[in-house]
Formats: sequence, C-alpha cells, structure tokens
Amino acid sequence: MDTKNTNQKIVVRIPPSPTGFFHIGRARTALFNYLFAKKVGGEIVFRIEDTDKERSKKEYEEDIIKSLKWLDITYDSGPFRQSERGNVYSKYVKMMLENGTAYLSQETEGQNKEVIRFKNPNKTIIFNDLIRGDISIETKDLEDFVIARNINDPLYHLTVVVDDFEMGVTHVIRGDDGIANTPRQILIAEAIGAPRPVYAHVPLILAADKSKMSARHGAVSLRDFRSAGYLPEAMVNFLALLGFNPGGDRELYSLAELVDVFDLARVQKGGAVFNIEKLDWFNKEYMKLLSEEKRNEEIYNRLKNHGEAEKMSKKAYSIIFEHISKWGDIDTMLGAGEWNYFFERPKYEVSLLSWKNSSLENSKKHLEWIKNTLESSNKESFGSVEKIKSLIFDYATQEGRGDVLWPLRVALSGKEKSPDPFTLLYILGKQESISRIDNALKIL
RNA sequence: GGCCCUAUCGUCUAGUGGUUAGGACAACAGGUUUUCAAUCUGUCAACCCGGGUUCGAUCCCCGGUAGGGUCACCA
Repeated sequence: MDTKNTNQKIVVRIPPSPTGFFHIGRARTALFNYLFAKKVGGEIVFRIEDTDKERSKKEYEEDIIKSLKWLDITYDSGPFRQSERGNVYSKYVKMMLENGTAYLSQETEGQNKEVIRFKNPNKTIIFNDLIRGDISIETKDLEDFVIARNINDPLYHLTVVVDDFEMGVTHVIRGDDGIANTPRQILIAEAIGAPRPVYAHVPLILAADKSKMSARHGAVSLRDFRSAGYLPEAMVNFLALLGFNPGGDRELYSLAELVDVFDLARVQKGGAVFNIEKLDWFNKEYMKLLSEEKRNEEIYNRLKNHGEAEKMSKKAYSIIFEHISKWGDIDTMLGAGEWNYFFERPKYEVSLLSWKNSSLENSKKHLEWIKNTLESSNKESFGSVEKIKSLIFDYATQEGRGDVLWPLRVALSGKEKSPDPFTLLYILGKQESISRIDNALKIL
C-alpha cells in the first residue's frame, strides 16, 4: 500500500498555520525539524495549513516565509497550501465514508446540521515518542470527533494525516501541545491505511510565569524580534539551546554547527522559560563578530530613521555600539535623549559641575586650565583619544582626577552618565569642546 | 475536573549509584588611570517531598506535591 517510503528516506515537515505572525515557539519547532533533517540527510516539506478560511491571511503567510528565510531555515519542497488540496482530502473523506471509518452525523447543535464524524474504535493507543518514550492514551474519551464539516470542507486532524501520508512524512516533530492530538491522528492514519510516523514532542517555550508563551506576554512573533534589531544567528543559537543542549559548556553555535551536534534524544523534556536577557547576551556576542563596516552601516541606518544620521559624528559610532545589545536599542536611547550631547549643546544644573565634595570654584579653576590648554594645543593633539588624554591627564592626576575630569565631562555632556571626557573631546572636536567649556565657565 | 506530560541555582542547563554537583545569563562585590557602558576577577545561588532498592542515592522504583499541556464544526 505504501510505496512512497520504501527507500527509507526521512522526511519531516514544517506546517505553520497563517492565522497570525510567525510565533517564536513555532520558529523553534521549525528549527528542530531543520536540525534533525539536516543531521540525518532527510528532507523538509513546508506546508501552509490554511484550512481555516476565516482566520488565514496572506499577510501572515508572507510573514512566515520571510521569517524562515531570515533564520536561514530552508526546505526542500513547498510551500504547499492545504487550501489548494481540497480534492485530495475529499477523496479520503469519501473513502472513509465508504469503508465505515467515518459517518454522516445529524447535529442538533452547531452551525451545520450535518457533519462528518470519525467512527472511534475506542481503543488504547500506545505510541513511542522520541523525546518522552512510550505514551499511552485511551481514545474513548475522544468520542466520535468531527473530521470535516462536509465532504469538501475538511478539518485539521484529517488534513494533517492525509498530507503527512501523501507527502511521505516519516517524522513528526512538533510542540508539546500536540501530544493530545496524536491519538486522534493515529486513529485516522490507521483508518486510511497510512503508516504511523515517528513522533517527537518538543517542550514548550514558557513565559516567566511558566505558562505557555502567548501574546499577552509581550513580544512573541519573530517579526517583533526582527524589528527590534536582533541578529538571526543569535536567535537561532538562543532558540536551539532553549530545550536542547549537546552537553558540555559551550554556548555559541552557528546553524551549521548545531546541525552537527543535534540529537533529538538530548532535547529536554520539560518546558523552558524564555529569558530575554540571555537572548540579548547572545545577540551582543554575535554583534561583536560583525565587521566594523557592517556595524557602522547598521548604526547609520538606525540614526537615519530618526533623522539624526548627519548630525552625529562617525567618531561616536564605537561609543554607540558599546552601549547597545541589539540595533533597536539605538531607537530607544535616541528616543530617551541619551545621546543628545552628541549633536546639541547640553543643558544642566550648575551644581552638577562639582565633583562630590569639591567646590564650584575648583571646577571653574580646572575648566579654565583645560580651556587654555586646549586653545593653545595644535590640531595634531585632537587626532586621537590618547593624544587628547596626554594633554590633560597629568594635570588631572596632580589636581585630583575626579575634581578635574568630572566637571569637564559634565561641561561636555551635561549628564551624570556618559563616555569619558577624552572620548567626548575627541568626538566633539576642538572648537565645539572649547565653546561648551566656555558655556560652563559662564554659568559658574 | 478527566486525560497526558514534566521536575538540578532566580533563568537556560551539564553531570554521576560514591563529585568540593560544573558552565552560561542575571544579581552582587572589587579591579580596570572620575560616572555609565564594555572588559577582567571574585561572590551568592540548586539536586521538590516521602518511602523503597542499595554499603551508599540528586541519579533506579513507587507514592505524594507542585507546575504545565489538552479536552472545538481552531490549528
């Protein structure tokens, strides 16, 4: 009966439903399918499960495709759309109606007066799960469940089983929440004479409160993370190690390296709490691997979106880079005015100019010294942070570093927290720096 | 509630019938030529409980407890 699988080719599937933007949990399940298939030299079928005409949208389908591409998860065939495979399903429904494994049921409630129900044999199903071992379920609790609204309008359980059969799927790797669906699908598979695939149920991604991660917990679609400026390599690495670990202390793995070390038997059984701080750490690690050109390009583009790109000196880029863990942080920092001192004169209270217990008179004295020194310095001295530092540092050491450096930094940035004054001097340039010091002197 | 699944630091996890139970994130402390960041070093921090098996259980078995998932003419 089954001639498709005689060559033992391993086939997995990525079967999202386009009823929302691609969910992070779905992304991880897709990733596990990918890693498993690549590891064993199998194939990946990509299938859009859009039998729910009400909720399925093209926009979501496009988002799913884009998301997979972003993560670099490729597939060997598809996308297939269940909405385009009506004939296939009605063929099987007919067959089941004829062989008595399904029947037309008169309904007293619901939208349709007649639906097609599966004739439940009420038996015990025991299936082996690659991650959890044997699972046993009494199917009589499932009753005669509905498999189609009518012969041309099949429901999820039927379409999944038919497609997995027709597409030669050998391994079903899906989320934990699919366990409850498994006995129904095994029953249908038996009814249509399809072989039973191997199952593997991956633990769920949990929110901080340990419940299934959903929209009410904030960002859950891959799209959100993409626009927040996370790197796909970081996302892949983070997601893979959420519920899987190859053993040992290593944390950083590329997609290809993950394929090498992947093993379903090493997938965790319990759910894993999503920890965005760890994601941020991964992301920063991958950001550090980027070339300077690439970093500057990203920073420039983000600044440009805010209309600040031309006002911000390129010399400030390395400082910006140090302070972010994802590109979207640039938007946040800019929005909060954190970096305003890079392109506009700072405003601040006079009192901020004095360091700890030191006096404003002292600050004034030191700033005057610095001003004179800078004014008499040649252009060469502003060539690097190191050179600027050599102009002032000995004086600062002698007079008290905090006493000298703090007011200088405040004069330049107007903030309690900012890069060091030498870097500020370098970025701002001689003329602008002197004029800011002048402003400080005026209010002192 | 029925059924199913799960249980090592706050979080992600490694690990073993005998270990000082390891790493990472976070937190905290200190260094790094003032602050923030980055970085370095260090500190804090876990085997859910009760039985059983065993010379010995975090590890094996049973029970409990807790948490989660699922119970559609959604997928």
